[in-house]
Amino acid sequence: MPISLYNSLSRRTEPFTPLDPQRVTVYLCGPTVYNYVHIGNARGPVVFDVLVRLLRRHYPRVVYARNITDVDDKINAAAQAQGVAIDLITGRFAQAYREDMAGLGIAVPDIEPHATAHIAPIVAMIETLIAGGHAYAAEGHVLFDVGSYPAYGALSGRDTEELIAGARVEVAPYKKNPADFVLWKPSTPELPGWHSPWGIGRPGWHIECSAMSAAHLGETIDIHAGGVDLLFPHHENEIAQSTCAHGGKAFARWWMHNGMLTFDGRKMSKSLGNVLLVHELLQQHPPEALRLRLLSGHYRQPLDWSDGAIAQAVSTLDGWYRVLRDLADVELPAGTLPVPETVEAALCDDLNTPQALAELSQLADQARLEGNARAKAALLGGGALLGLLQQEPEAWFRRGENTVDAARVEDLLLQRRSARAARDFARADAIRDELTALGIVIEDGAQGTRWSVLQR
RNA sequence: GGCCAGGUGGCAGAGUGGUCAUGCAGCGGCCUGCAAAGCCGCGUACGCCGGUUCGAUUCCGACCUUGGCCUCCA
Repeated sequence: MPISLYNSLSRRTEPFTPLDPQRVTVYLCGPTVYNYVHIGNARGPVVFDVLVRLLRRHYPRVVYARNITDVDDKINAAAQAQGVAIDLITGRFAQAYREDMAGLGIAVPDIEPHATAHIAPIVAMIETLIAGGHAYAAEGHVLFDVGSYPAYGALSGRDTEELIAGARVEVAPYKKNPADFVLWKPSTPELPGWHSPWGIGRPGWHIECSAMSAAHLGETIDIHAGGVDLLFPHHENEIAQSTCAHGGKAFARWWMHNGMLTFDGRKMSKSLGNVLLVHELLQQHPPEALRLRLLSGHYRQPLDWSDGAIAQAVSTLDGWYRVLRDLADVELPAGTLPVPETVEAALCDDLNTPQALAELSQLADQARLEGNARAKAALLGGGALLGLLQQEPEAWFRRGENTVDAARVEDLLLQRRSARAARDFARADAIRDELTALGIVIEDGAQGTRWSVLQR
């Protein structure tokens, strides 16, 4: 089944064809590690995790890189504010990031390059740009010369003159052109710095991604992904740097951008202060519900975050896991799980995850109705492609069980069973009320009574 | 001001020139000691105004409106 993906560069959905089907390359702009990430930051990683899962089904080898930016002025500021070493900050939050992403069911990328481990290729790339007349040194800085690259602005649909006219920032006096951006900047002794032909300094943000992408994936990659807020200037600058440093070779063949997560109707961002940290949400809600919510809208659309939306996701998962729990004794066929065509077709259509989830609901209905191994495997296989439904149903229903005295629950259920057998329904209902007070929900079924921990 | 996306039933959210999204919630019925779950059934949704068309939520134009980018940002 062919994959079609919307390409921000051409502004249309195109059949996806990798440069080398034996090695499909994907790069996602990762976090700057100076704090915990918020749930908006997790949308791209979740969405493109699904993309990579899909690609892996179609191609024997997919190399997926998601970087860690561990040199940045915000990191420096955080370290100074907290009075600790910079690498303490970056180490701590890079680890927190990995944990948060794992919590959301995101597979570990093949490569997780760190900017500070790529200073040599960054410097080399800057030297190449200077040699090619695309960059210049000025007052300890090295700047990219936007005027040297006529195609600048192709991705974001802007032209250089427009950028100058619309510039809202103060222009540094050493810039030839107001749109020129920093490749390298000087460091003072208390700031992180590396030796370079332009003195001790540190790289600018944009050049890191260009250099790391080239170092691990090659000069031309298949897909470069990130949030739409990075489209300009970050991705525009990456294109300029990489194209100019690689003799005009295309940098990324597909550019994919996920829409913003909104909260209170506005983009969730640290500068607006309306953020919800993944770290905390993972404590407050079933992680899988967070993932489901992030996949419940099309990745290019804005998605609003709210408690109600999370509650809906929890209810949906309740229904699906209920089906799987009822089929707990149905043996799966041997081998890998089949992926239902309907789910795959939805994802092949520019990663239409809402459609894929609708199909998953159909599969759940079928599994409930048919109750056989084939239907169960289809539901699980469809879920697997989306990174959902992979835990034991009992684990889903009894999450948070450590706060519950399971032995006491079982004891009460036994008492209730006796009461019901004696047709003492008043007593039985009293016991159920007692269980409800303990946060336990019960269901009488043909096979006996089940219990679940009440939804958080 | 420039560039770019949206406005779909109570909520979430796809999609399409002409019988159906889907989910959550709700309502009625069946089932159940009662619940829950399940099953059956139920909702005159597509911002506004024009245009094209036999027919538009879907195409075109204007308008209103929300948001994103133009500055660090996923």
